[in-house]
Amino acid sequence: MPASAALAAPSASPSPRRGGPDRWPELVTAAAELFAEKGYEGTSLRDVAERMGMLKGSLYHYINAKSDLLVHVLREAHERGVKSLSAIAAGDGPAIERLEALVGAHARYVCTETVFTASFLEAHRHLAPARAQEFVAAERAYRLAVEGLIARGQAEGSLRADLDPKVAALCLLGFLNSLHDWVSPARRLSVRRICDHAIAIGIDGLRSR
Amino acid sequence: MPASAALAAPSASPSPRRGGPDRWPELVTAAAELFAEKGYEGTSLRDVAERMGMLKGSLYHYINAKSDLLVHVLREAHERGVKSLSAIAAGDGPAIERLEALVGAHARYVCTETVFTASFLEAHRHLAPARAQEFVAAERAYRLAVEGLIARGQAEGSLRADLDPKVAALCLLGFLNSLHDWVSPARRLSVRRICDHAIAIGIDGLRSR
DNA sequence: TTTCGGGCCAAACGCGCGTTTGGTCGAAAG
DNA sequence: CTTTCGACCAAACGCGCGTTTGGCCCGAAA
Repeated sequence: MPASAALAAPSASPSPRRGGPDRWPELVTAAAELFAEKGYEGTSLRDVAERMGMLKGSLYHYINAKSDLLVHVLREAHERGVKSLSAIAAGDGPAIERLEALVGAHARYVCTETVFTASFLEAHRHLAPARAQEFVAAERAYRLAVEGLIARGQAEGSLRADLDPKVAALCLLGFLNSLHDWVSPARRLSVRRICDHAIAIGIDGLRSR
Repeated sequence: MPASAALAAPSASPSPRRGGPDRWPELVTAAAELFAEKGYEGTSLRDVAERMGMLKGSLYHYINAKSDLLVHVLREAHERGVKSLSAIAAGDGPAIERLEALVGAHARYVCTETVFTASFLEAHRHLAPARAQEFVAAERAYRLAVEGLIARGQAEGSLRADLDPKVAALCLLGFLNSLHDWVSPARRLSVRRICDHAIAIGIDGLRSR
């Protein structure tokens, strides 16, 4: 993946030949946290550098531009979440059971990895189309998987057939992602309980009667 | 409302004594459109002025600060939508019927008034807490109304009783607002059909069996 | 012991932002 | 006809941003 390698950490991650600090993972985490707190545009490189205990100019030994941080945060988010979710969607067994597992896992991810989820929503706006393409494609593939799962559930008779699979998938994923807007402040609710509600509302609305 | 009057247009709206242009409504609309397109921080006053056919400094005859534009856009959004929605929630009749009407109206609003809906989501981040309070309170009141409607539906036996009304209300409203993220680009779908899906997924997941 | 280079500092750069100031012009008011 | 005043122009302000440059320091390599 040449395009990806060009974006990697200039020397830390690919060649940690010496036992140096290699604070690259720390950088991505710090950026993710700040992006989640204050948004991408609301976060200055001075903020990031301050959290790392260095000056903003020093960050350019790890990145070539601020947007590199966003790209790597999104990669991390994708690595942690979307991959395992896609695996569930691509599994076998009755479609409705896979869909139920998928909704639960997706809800759990959004409620748990709140920091990395946050960047996904506003990412497309702040990334040049060429750099966003990578994530748009992944998101689209995931959506198509859910769409196929819904269509299969309809064919199996477990899901109501009067809904358009595409629209239903968009509704379902939009709903699951919207959990992020209110779960983190209201931490009194257990993640388990939120997932139960998500499955109830998300799945039972699709189920045939 | 003294605090509100202090934020009103300095002289155009409250005292159009002469038959001047009075481009205040045009300004709010232009700001709303740009905020929806590029976000609040992504929109510069130069952008707004350009759409009005004037220079950015001239805007200060209508506003005292950029954030005034956001406040007035949010007021307009509230005026157009939340008021009528709250009226539906406060009506009479079976709770489930009111809830169904509410979901349909909310979905229709989000799909139709896309420009004004957009600012609501990112507003709290860019507004000082004191200025956001007005909208946070309105949003909270609306949420509580939905919450009460769900609780009443449970008491009437039309809605399943194993869900927490508060969590269910948060899920439902989050879902409805999330429609905004994808309805505008995919304009091929009729608003009517999207509302049908929203009601199906949003309501039928709550309905008792 | 010298060399080398990664990791960071210190200082500056240009730019666009929100905001301010003072002035111009034309139409309504007297 | 003169005055008044709102609507807008023209130009500048300070600031913080992302980014660049040059150099220092110190541990590992030779």
